[in-house]
Amino acid sequence: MKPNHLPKNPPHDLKQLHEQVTTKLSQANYRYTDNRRRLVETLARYGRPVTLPDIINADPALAQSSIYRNLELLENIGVTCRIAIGSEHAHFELAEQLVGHHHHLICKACGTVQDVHLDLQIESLLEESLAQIASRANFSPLHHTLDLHGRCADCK
Amino acid sequence: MKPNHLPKNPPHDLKQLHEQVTTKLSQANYRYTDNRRRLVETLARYGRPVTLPDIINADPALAQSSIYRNLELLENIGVTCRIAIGSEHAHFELAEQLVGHHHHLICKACGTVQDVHLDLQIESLLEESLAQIASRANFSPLHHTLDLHGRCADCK
DNA sequence: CTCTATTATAAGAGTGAGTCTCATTATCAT
DNA sequence: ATGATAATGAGACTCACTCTTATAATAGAG
Repeated sequence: MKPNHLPKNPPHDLKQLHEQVTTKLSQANYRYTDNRRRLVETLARYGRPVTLPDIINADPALAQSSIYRNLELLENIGVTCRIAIGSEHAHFELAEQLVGHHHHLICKACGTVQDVHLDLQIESLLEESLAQIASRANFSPLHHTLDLHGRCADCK
Repeated sequence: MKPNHLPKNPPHDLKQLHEQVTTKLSQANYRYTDNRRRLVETLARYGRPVTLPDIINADPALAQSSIYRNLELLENIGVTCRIAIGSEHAHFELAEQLVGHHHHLICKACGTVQDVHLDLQIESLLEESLAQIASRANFSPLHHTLDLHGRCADCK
């Protein structure tokens, strides 16, 4: 899975992001509507996994049902990704295909999630080791998630 | 965090498990009731994270509300652990304090979760690297989770 | 052994994140 | 333009999980 290792887009690179999303949407015969543009842009601006209330908070004109529908659609074409934190709300962010492979710092107190990158050397050692484990268990690996739980700077 | 690295209890070691749980419960001034015994034993027998339906399936006499209540109580005293997979149901298993630190293979198709152990050497490299990342972000780490997503032997 | 205070249980009502429905609106192809 | 298709959004609905409350079990005092 090469795309996982692309560097993360800098946040100012919205134009390129929109181009990539446009391509993916049109390949799947979907339209890049204003709603979807704003949703993608909101996720890009946050630059970390956020909940539905976060999204509505950033762009109150978006309707809850539309956001959920579009997040699912965008997830299916590899633009968006839903992650299950312990929180009552699911978290959503741009897919690793677009922003690069990364991991999360999850604050047990406030629930905020922050993106971090692991040293490339350890990342590849890890992948090797996981591949071994998978083959031993006759398991076809697709991707891994590595989260660090604790307390963020603001909460300690 | 020494306890994370204790070896996993073999499944036949129910007696010792019950002793440990008894201690933890009495230290917190709780009783080790029949309900709680059976819940702990069910989790031990599965030996992997399971959902509430799984638990009821294994022991239909247990009441849903009691299971949830006891799982929360047991989690608070470090006997049990709730994990958020993408699934509609939460998963529960015995805490790492009791069964040792481990990771998960998560099947995207059937949702089954399987425990696996990472090579100790890589595990400690990983912890070092995570500690570095945490200190750089002024984050107080408590524990990490590492899951491999893919398709299990039965589903591919 | 009682008795009493405390803890645990379980049925079912309640909550709320997320999904589905459907009538309306926007967009594309011709 | 116009008909066909795709997208939207308000609100009804679902269902995992939590809360309430009346009952049952247990521990400890006397």
